[in-house]
Amino acid sequence: MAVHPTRQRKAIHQAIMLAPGPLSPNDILSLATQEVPKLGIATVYRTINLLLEAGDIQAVPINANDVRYEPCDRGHHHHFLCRVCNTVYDIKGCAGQIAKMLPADFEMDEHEILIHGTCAECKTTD
Amino acid sequence: MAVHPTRQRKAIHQAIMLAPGPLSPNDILSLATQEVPKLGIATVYRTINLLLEAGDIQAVPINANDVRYEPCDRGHHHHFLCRVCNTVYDIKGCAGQIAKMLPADFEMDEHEILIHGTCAECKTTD
DNA sequence: GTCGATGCAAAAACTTTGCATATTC
DNA sequence: GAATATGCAAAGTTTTTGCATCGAC
Repeated sequence: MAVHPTRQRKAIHQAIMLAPGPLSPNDILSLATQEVPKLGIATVYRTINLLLEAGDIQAVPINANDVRYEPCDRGHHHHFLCRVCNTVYDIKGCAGQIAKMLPADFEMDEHEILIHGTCAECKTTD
Repeated sequence: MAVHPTRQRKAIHQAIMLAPGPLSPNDILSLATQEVPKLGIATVYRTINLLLEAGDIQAVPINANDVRYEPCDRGHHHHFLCRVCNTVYDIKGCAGQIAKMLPADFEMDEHEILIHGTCAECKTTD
């Protein structure tokens, strides 16, 4: 972690790093509060912004009013949003051929894929 | 347009339908205001929600605090966000093989691809 | 002891809602 | 004239900021 590590920041950083998929600011607050009970949401947002600037984490836009954050060091992967439990899972692998979709003279830096559906757990529980 | 068409709603609907790509609520207000000068942002949001419920338009999450809306009837396509001008373009075509990325027992309903990069216009203007 | 980080509360930004007026048929 | 839609302003949310206090070296 490039930013000066305090107790709060460590807890926030750790929550994001240990999560199986991207977390919302509130998810992060809930998790990090277990470690630092008096943690405030302002510190969560400030730390998110620091980690974004430092390039440690990135935003994953999921929906209107639903952004989640994940570490940048997980390698190339994509996301799956379960309609039922609203969890976002990381998905390994990648459909190739993305750059081929572009019109002439458009230059691709990166791409994100978000798959919507029902996760294994919710599929068996319904 | 399934919802009762008023002057305001027509202007909002038309702005979304005629746009080359998804628009933010503010984009929509700016465009529709040319037709209905006293249009308020509340009517824009109310109409967006009506059109969403009616299934005429859908949300396209682009970033933290950046959702845009587009017609549902444009067929399957994806999006390109230009880092420079911040415009979102529709991209025709689709990388196949998406469902193959899923873990066992995950069920896919749909998928979205967002490509980041530089559009043709911004590439030549820099 | 200095410097930066935190928590709280206030402010800003974005979205929704209430309500009196305006519009449409 | 009844019923619905609108604009404005107020209320909710979410995110950011100011500031006095706290904590780390």
